[in-house]
Amino acid sequence: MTNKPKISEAEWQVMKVLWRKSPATANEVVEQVSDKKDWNPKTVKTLINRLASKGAISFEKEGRQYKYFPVLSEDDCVQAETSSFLQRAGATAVKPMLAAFIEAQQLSDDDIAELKEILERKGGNQ
Amino acid sequence: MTNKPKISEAEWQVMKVLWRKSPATANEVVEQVSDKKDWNPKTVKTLINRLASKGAISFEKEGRQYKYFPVLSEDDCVQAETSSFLQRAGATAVKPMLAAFIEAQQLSDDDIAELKEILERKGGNQ
DNA sequence: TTGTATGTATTACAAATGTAATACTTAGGA
DNA sequence: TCCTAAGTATTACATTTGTAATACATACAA
Repeated sequence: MTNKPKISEAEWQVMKVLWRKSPATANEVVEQVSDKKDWNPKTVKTLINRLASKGAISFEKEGRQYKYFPVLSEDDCVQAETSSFLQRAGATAVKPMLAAFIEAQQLSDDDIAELKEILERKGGNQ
Repeated sequence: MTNKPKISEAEWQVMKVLWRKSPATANEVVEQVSDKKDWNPKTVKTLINRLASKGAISFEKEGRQYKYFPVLSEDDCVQAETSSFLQRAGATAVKPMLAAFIEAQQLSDDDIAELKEILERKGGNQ
């Protein structure tokens, strides 16, 4: 029902920070983001505001600071990206995509085991 | 070397048509796209032109028609999307993403076998 | 030879995005 | 009490994207 807003590439960085630790002040977010991206603090503030307008995050006033926290979960957003990708690329692309994923990431043995299990299950009921 | 241009969501539709069958005239592309999307022919022409400017596709004149064909391969583009996603979401999201992929798609037994093999190989040299 | 139908190329315009700068507000120090 | 530093809010502006409309070129029919 509540339509999921689309999170842009830059906005994802902010979401990632808040998923890791929230609530957080704007300055905390700015600081965390700066580990990864060389963005002006003002830029990060803009992203925070846009996310708030979109309803992807929210905040509580606390004195003159705001404490921000995510409204959308990481899984929500991953799901949204996934289905957006599937709509773009269609079924044909799934295998190369999975392969690319596996190549790009150094997946741990545990990860691999888990994925195999998922495939196993999926293979089973077919 | 040649920087891969970014293909937008709408442009993907055109690429998909050309990956399926090329070369193709603009009108053929328009027709194929119209199976999936209810877009004005002019819109599709615009997308074709943008893709050509970006260097994602190219064409050969043939009389007053142009025959379009892809320059970027489907794998190129899938790769690009994949790594763009990985940069957004980071490592944490890979598993839920893979799971979502597998759930969303009715993968065939062959597909699953192939994916397991990919995982197998990856597990082996680790 | 000339008009027209059919292609391509150029232009349009709003919304989203990247990337900030400037303006406004107010809690707390002087 | 009044100024100012530190927050937040508003405004800015170029690109990209979605979505077309309009203009231009030319092969062929008349």
